[in-house]
Amino acid sequence: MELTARRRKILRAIVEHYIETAEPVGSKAIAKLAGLECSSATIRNDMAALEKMGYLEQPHTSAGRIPSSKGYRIYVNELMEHHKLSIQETERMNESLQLKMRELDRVIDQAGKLVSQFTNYPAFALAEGREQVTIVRYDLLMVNQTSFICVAMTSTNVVKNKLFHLPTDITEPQLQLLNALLNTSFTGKTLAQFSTDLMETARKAAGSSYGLISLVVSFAMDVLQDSEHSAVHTAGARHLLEHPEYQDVEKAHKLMSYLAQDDLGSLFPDSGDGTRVLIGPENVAEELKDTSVVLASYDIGEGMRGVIGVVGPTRMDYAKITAKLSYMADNLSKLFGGSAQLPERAQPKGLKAPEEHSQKEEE
Amino acid sequence: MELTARRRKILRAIVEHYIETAEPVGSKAIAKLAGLECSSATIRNDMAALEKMGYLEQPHTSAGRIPSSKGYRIYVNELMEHHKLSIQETERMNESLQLKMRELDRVIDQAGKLVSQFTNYPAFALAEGREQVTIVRYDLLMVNQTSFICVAMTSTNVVKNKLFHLPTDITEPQLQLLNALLNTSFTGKTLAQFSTDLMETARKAAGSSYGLISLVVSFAMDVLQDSEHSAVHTAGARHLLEHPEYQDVEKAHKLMSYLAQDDLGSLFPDSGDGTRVLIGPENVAEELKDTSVVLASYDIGEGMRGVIGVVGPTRMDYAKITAKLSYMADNLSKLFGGSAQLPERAQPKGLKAPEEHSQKEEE
DNA sequence: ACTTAGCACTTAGGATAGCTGAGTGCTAAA
DNA sequence: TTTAGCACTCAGCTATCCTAAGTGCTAAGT
Repeated sequence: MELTARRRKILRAIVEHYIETAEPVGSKAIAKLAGLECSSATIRNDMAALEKMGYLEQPHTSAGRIPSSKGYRIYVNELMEHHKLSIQETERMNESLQLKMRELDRVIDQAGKLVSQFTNYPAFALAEGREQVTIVRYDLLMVNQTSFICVAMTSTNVVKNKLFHLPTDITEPQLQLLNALLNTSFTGKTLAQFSTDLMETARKAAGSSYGLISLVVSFAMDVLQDSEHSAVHTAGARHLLEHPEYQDVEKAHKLMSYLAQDDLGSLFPDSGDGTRVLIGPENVAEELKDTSVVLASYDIGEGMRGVIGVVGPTRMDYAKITAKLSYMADNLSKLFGGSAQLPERAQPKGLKAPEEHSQKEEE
Repeated sequence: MELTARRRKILRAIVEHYIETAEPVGSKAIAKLAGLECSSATIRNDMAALEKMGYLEQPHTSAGRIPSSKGYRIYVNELMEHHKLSIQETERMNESLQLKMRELDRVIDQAGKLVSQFTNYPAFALAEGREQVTIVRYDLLMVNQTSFICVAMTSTNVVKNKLFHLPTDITEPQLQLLNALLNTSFTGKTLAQFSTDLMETARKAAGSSYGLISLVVSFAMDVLQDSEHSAVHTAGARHLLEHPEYQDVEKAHKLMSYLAQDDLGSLFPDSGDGTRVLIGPENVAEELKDTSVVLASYDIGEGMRGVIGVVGPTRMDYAKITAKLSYMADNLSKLFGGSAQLPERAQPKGLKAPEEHSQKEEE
């Protein structure tokens, strides 16, 4: 049975009406809508056909129809008109992205919060491809005889540091030797490339400073591990309660608990550029079988990609959400500027900086 | 009307029974309880008296009694028996605190999450007294002609850094001059002490490097600001839904939204050492008038204190919660070890470190 | 062959009434 | 002062009815 133009129109109208009202849609309501010049009886026939084809469902005999996940799918793929964001919306989003930002993790966390805030759905944010990160530079700074700071800069231009306290004294020359050794042997290696072999080589070169070097290397590995550990940041789970499908506390609680786990990162397939929609049973996780997920990804640079997304009932305003997410993702891409450097507000506040030095800065 | 021993016993029994079951407690249920050798009629009389005194309330004529906030108060102050944590509980908590920890903010965040996890209530964590933090040391590291890293160490031994990119070239001597200037003029100052006067002095001393210095100073101020900005970390709001008093979605959502704001820090009075309980209307915030808050604070060192706490219905297991919180706070105190240094797992994982250097380390 | 009007049929969910049982307050006796 | 007994109250459960929205089908119209 082919999908006539009218039936497509009807299906679209039903989906949009249902998205708005959350109530099963009857034939009369559709008939009254502009653009459709036929009676409710005609609509009824078409609705019956659409149901037979699997695009609609009927909660019970005497109720209207609601879209099935197949119905939502065709809506998203073919029927949906792309939403244009209003100027206010884009302005609000732009403003929020002007925030003072520092570490990669904080940016990602913040991105999740903003997405949730702008969509009124629970949101999550994560970064992928972190296994490629290496350390490109070490600096050791002497603090006093028994302590020093190690500063390590990663290939993503993130700089991390750590203060070390030692039980024995160290000297400046010792530290310099160590520094040189680190920079020659332990740069440009991914976490996977740190091996016992590497340590053997280092042991020979370092001699008596071996203990020291293993401390620092262990820190370096922590930095990489930290960077690799792609935690998922979730935010705004409470927004679930705003939607009628989660008036059931039990249901809401289940989903919230699921979202609170932190190993959901693997669940969402990489969406390339642009947005992706996973409707109900298209989700692999059992817990998400009757929810939808909308994803967008953006370029962080240095082989890494960020992913932002929202979770909600299948009855979701896909048009609006995809528009918002993709706008957000675009801006995040711009924010990262292709060079893996995190932009930051340049002007010092409180004291004024001379013009000629106001500049992009990173941490 | 004085509070006889029996009435105290009855009150305590009612509170504990209600805490457990969340249902109004009747005279018969109490009479059956061990330790009370009298009939339900006697209990009824006493209950009526306790109600008149304001310790109990009656939801409606033919129901049992529930404790009023005054009732909870006297329970917490005088009647409650202090809960002893089981070995499993303390072990679980100890284990969780062994986590690899880095920055102060992360520790605090993590503390909040753990508290929520162990109590099954929404929890929050924050740090107080951050206005006293100063920068004790600067190091500038040249990366190339147009960029350098600034490393700043605070009085709380937190080390922060930032990568600067400049539009013009700089030289090593320039950087060293700058470095010296920073360390003489801009150390030991709280954020409030950074002033335009200070900048004037610096301008004279720095000469042509003034632009540069203002960039770095602005970073230093950001660090202090960041440190001062005592964000409240909240976690586990979803746990509200587990309690019968929040089966009402509207109510749960309201409270969750309130907890999601980030300016609740000021709401909770400093509790000195030990724990503090705020019952229902004792809370200043309108939104918390029918919830209780349990707080514990711990020493971070350097004039800072951390606060952890949970929020929940007034019907809360105060004995258990205060026990858990105070145990947690004690351990956090120990963790910070009085010297404002964040301990961290000493053993590198993957590569073994020699014994003689395994040591406390901080960032 | 498609569309439409009419009509009988279905059913969720709201309103109403009645019932039950837990719990109370009061009285009077121990 | 305590206790037994008893009449009274009332939330909340159950059963029943009713309504309104929506359907599917049939038959007539285009």
